[in-house]
Amino acid sequence: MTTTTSTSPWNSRLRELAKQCLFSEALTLYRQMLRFGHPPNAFTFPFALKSCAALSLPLTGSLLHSHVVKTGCEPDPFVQTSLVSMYCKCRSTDDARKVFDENPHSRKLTVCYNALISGHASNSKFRDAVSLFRRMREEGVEVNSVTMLGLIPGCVAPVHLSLGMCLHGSSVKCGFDVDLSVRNCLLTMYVKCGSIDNARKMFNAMPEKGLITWNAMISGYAQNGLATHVLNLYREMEYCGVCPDPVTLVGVLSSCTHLGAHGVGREVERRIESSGFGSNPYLKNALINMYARCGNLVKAHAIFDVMPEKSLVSWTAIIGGYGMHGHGEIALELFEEMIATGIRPDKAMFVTVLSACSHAGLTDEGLECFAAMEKNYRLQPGPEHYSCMVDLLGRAGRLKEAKELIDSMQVKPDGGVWGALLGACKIHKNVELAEIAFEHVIELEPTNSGYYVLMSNIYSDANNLEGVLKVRVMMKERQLKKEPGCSYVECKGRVHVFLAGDRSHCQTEDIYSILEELENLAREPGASNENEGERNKEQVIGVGVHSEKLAIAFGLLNTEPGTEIVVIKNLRVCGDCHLFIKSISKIVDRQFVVRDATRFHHFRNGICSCKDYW
DNA sequence: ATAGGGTTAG
Repeated sequence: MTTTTSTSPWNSRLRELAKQCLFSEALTLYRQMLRFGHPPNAFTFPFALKSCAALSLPLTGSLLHSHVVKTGCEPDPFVQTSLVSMYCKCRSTDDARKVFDENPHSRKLTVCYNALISGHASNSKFRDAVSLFRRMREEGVEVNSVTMLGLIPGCVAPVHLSLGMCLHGSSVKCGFDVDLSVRNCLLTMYVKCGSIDNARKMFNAMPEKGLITWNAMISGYAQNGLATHVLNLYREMEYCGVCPDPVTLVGVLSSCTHLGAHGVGREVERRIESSGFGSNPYLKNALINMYARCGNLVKAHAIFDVMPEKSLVSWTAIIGGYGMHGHGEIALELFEEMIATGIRPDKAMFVTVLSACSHAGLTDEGLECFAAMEKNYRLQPGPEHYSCMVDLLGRAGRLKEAKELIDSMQVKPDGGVWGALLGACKIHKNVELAEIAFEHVIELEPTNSGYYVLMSNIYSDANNLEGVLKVRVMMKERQLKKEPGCSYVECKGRVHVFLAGDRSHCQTEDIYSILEELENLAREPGASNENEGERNKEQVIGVGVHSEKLAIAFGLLNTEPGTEIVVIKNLRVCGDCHLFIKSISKIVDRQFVVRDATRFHHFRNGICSCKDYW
């Protein structure tokens, strides 16, 4: 390789740009270099190729490859490795493999093997990555911790767990696990393989934790729906004096969304502002979601409105927010608006839109969207879309059509699809069809106790005691227990989890006396139907929180979803929680939502005791 | 002078 003196300053400039991640500028500089007659050399290509890789430009990349060949730089190991890496990052592992195989030099290089292994692992070719790793060891090429860092992230599903554990073992044996990155990587592997306990063990065993360690654990809990664990760990992190970054806060916000923890969410928002992360698009989307799901649609929409770049995820978040609170028309309007701005919806968006239609009873609109999905966007509906459609038709009482839709499905219906039909049969009291749906659903999800309970309630509504008994016996035989339903109420930054039959909350006495007071209120004239017998007695069926106020809703225990329920009157209740009754509620999808205010949590049996979670 | 790696939203 000859170094042209005139090329040298160009190379330095190129290196500077690549170092600062100004990749398109780097490529512009490369083009200028050619135009001014400075031939690229072995010190030029790694930076130019890296820029192609970062921008994922496969065509420019192969053009550069031809320049590499033309200038005779191909044998250079640095250039070879850069080529392999570039092709991998541009998703063409085959081309990377070709470069690798055609150059016997690179086959002796650890770095080149590392690039190829990581490239295969990150392009869902884990098996190939593993066989390359084996070959590397057979050929006596030195394995190092970077090799592990490329290979381990290929374990992305529970089927990879045992292999991942082997990799953990060999990392320890070779001493690679002293590297913090390798430990972080292993921790993430356990999370992705669904082994959250092992992830936590790993976390606890780490004497030195970096920000990424905390983030990996927090996101891990968040992805597995363990929202209260996320909030606990976040507090612990703050206690340890570790400063959160946007990745941390995205995980925390997604858990606030799950819990309806509006107050913690607002605290996180203040933190975002004070840390200068205000323009991070991930955080903005997470905030929109959090506010929308917590019922603060005004705030969610305000954030959405001022976003300079609204991505598909942003639109899905705001549309989903309106949809889940029963504002189907607004959801559809926004959907139209999004289409008009030229954003193409994806499958997840259609799930959101279809469920918005079904929550709001927009049956025809839902049917239209479903048809448009395949016709206009060439998106094959999956079982998740069919469950929305079955729900939509079922709620509208069109059970026959719902059943026909299932029979016409190209993909195999899953438990959710039959479960939606079963739910619709409950609403419309169709025992015969319910039995068919039940048979299918328990074949697909034999351990989901919710469906047994639903079927038992259908029999019970039809006064079919034999049926009730039959289902109860089935549950007993299969040793199924109904997981206790819980509700959460957030107050002053703390989340309280409520379980039935448990009086461990430090304010249990106060809470009971307040509930009793509220129950009495519910029986006041105009608010209840005392004469209609025990089944129709109004009880507390929901509670929700917004700002400092607590909303409590009353309804009939046998109220069917879709019926309006009314919160009786404003009552100020003394006590630490500053209880209020607020607003009008509407039952949406078996959840009770206070309009314009809050996420609602239901109390199935009127009074629940309460467990202090924190 | 140059190459390979770990955490993020619906």
